[in-house]
Amino acid sequence: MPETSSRPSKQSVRFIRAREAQACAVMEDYVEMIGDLIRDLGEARTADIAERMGVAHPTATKAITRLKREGLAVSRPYRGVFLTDEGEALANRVRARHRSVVELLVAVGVPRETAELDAEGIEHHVSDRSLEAFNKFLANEAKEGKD
Amino acid sequence: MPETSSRPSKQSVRFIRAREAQACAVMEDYVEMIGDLIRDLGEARTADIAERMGVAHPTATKAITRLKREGLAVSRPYRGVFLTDEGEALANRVRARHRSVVELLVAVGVPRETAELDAEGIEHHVSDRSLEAFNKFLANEAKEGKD
DNA sequence: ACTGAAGTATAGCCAAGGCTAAAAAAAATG
DNA sequence: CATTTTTTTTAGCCTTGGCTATACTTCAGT
Ligand SMILES: [Mn+2]
Ligand SMILES: [Mn+2]
Ligand SMILES: [Mn+2]
Ligand SMILES: [Mn+2]
Repeated sequence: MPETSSRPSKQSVRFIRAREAQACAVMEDYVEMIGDLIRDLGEARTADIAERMGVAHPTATKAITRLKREGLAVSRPYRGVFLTDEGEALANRVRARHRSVVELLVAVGVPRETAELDAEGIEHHVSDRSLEAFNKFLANEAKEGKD
Repeated sequence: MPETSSRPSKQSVRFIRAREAQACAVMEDYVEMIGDLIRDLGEARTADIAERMGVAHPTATKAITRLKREGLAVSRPYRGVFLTDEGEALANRVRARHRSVVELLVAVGVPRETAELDAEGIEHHVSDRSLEAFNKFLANEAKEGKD
């Protein structure tokens, strides 16, 4: 019997990849948000994180626990949350990608308001290769624009 | 005391919307897939659905149960799965959106291979307004291309 | 018609990510 | 400095969407 093809089908690879990306999405959003709060307010408090993420406080606390477990953040009881170097690096990458996604959407004709909304979910599925293409496209737009 | 602003912040709206979109993602993928299988093979069997989705059989069975609960599919024990009219309509909408997303990515310079992968996650966060913009952009491209 | 293989369903486990309600700590106020 | 208010944590619940192992049907080959 010739090894009845138990290799994953072409399609299944797509879905598996999308699920993996989704699994990182929450982490990415929290890290970016915590970075923003520290920049804007000097510190990231649980209540502010929860409010801006649109979740109840305990939900934010749980997410922060996961962040700490993953080595992206640190905090001591009843004190604010801070990013590790790794967390900071991730936050910066995620923030840059977020901006590129919004700009690309706008560049292809999506109203800015809508772009801001859709980008929040889209960003997590934009691979490095796609991001590279987005940035190239935007750079080109800018050049064309000023002639 | 002046009603201490318990309105959701501007940002939280984005995240809440993204979470809502994500909640539909699995349903959308299954419905599209079942439609494909019926078109390709004449029927959608649990094993094939699972294989193509890249999950274990019981996971597919559970998803199908949810689909039935939502009125998108029907099936009787040990028989294949079929889409309701509503499910069929959703499948068609989702399939069209999926294609537009892939084409847009390709149009802005993403390698086709990569576009196929990224689109699987991106599609679920593309609103009607964005989709409209994508299609307009693609139509324009096509026109420009043939001069 | 039997029987073994293939396909399907069920039971029961897990982690993530939501929630509310209650307890505990910190901060603000008189 | 005592008390009240705010903030944070903890406990405990739920659904989704993964999994494995086991039981049950259906189907095909002899
Ligand atoms: Mn996001
Ligand atoms: Mn973001
Ligand atoms: Mn998809
Ligand atoms: Mn799809």
